[in-house]
Amino acid sequence: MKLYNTLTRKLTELQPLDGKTVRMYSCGPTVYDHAHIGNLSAYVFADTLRRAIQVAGNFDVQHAMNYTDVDDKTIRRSREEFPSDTPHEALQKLTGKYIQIFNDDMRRIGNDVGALQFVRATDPKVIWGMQDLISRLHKKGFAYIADDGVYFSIDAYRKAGKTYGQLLELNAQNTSEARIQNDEYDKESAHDFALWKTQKDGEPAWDFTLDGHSLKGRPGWHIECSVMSRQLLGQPFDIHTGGVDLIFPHHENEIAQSTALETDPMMAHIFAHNDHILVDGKKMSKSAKNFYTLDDIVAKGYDPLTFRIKVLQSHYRSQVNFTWESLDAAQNLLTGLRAWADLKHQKAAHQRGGELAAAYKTALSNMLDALRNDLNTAEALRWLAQLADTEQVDPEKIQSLLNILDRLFGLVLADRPDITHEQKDLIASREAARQAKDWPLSDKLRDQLAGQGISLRDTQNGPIWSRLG
RNA sequence: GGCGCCGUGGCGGAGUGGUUACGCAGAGGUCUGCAAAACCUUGUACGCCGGUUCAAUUCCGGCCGGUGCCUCCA
Repeated sequence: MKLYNTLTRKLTELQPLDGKTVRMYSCGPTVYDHAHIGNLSAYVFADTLRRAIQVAGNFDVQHAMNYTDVDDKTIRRSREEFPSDTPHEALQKLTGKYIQIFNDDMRRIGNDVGALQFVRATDPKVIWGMQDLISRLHKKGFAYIADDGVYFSIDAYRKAGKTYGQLLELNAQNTSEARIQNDEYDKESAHDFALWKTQKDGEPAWDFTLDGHSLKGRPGWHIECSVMSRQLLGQPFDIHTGGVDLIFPHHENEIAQSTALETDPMMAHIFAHNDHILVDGKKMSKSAKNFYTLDDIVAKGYDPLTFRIKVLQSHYRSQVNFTWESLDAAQNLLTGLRAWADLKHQKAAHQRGGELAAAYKTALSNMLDALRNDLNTAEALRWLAQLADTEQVDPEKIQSLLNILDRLFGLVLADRPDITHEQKDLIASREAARQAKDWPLSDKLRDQLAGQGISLRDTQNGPIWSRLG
């Protein structure tokens, strides 16, 4: 299986570093608000990548994701929403609430939450791990204490013969004016970043003593992922995922922290980044009024899995243009796939013999090839759409095929229930009326079924039902 | 200013140096009690200008447009 590696800007063959299990870390949400569809698309990518590695790549996967549950935004919102609580309690309440909402969103868009190991940045073990790493970095001269916290010294890192700029080369020419002129912090160098921030008024804080200084405060953003990934997966691990916005500085800084004290310069073998969603061709922003959450999509009557299809219909490394019209297309495709899956319940649609079974085999093999090719989900979905564009299914083979498709795409096609006996009786009665050429009764029964969300079409083998919408 | 990515038919969106992507929507037809589905047919697609080539949407250069990163945003 090949995957584009931001580190090398090349397609890289995926081989588990330990020979059997692909260890994967996905930068998770900052849990201070509802995730927007851009956030969610990143998690559809991570989820689909894991599925592809397991099913198409045939490797075991250990997949970890963090919740960033302490930072400026979570703290600010927690004080707004829970002003009468202590800072720690308020933070707990806020982040607990949004973790719940996030997990619900994940499930609704078909991401397998159960396949993920989650960890919170404020987990005591993580806090301890961060303090330990900061202490060791400080001891070796990679960190220094300033007025408002502890900073990582990029200069020291470079002097140790290490490369800062593995993902994005930084130099005087491409450093923004704002950054150079930013002397708000007591930093030795413009690119140095905070490992630890000392407490400000009303902020939750953890005790921390470093080199005799009492530095009660909270962790910086980047150190969280360095410690969590290592605690859960070890180092180096195989794949680090995230949105393109995280390439710099977040992932660059993670690499620096994680490798400063190591002889191995590698934090993760492959960094895989998904590009952003555009809405009507524009960057999504609240001020442009093109900013959506999953609830907005559901409120317009779309199935959440429609969004998943929409994301999978394009390549993860290209900008997806989200439009309501394209979501309509995705919804219709989803309805079609479900109607196809429902054919397994209907004798009128069954076709035995090797023809369909062979087609299943070919289509599946094409899908797996597409996914092995840098996760070309658009290509894979094309084969799926073609496969499902039929009135017939092989009753012997369809279920196992649906099971595999669900493992691959998460579109929940495999366990769709049959219609009720009452509905089947209605269909039979209507067919009898139709045979008797009693068109008024026949149409009345058809309308009755339509009222229950069941539409019928008459074929040479008898009526076939499908669910509306 | 620096470093990138992208520009494909009504919409979305793959891909390729010379042959139909695909999905959705549209038009005409066959079929049908009606309907739906199915099937058949159909729409001068590759931002603009040059260059390389027997041949470019596909490679190269320029231009125009979109978009991203360059301090905490997926």
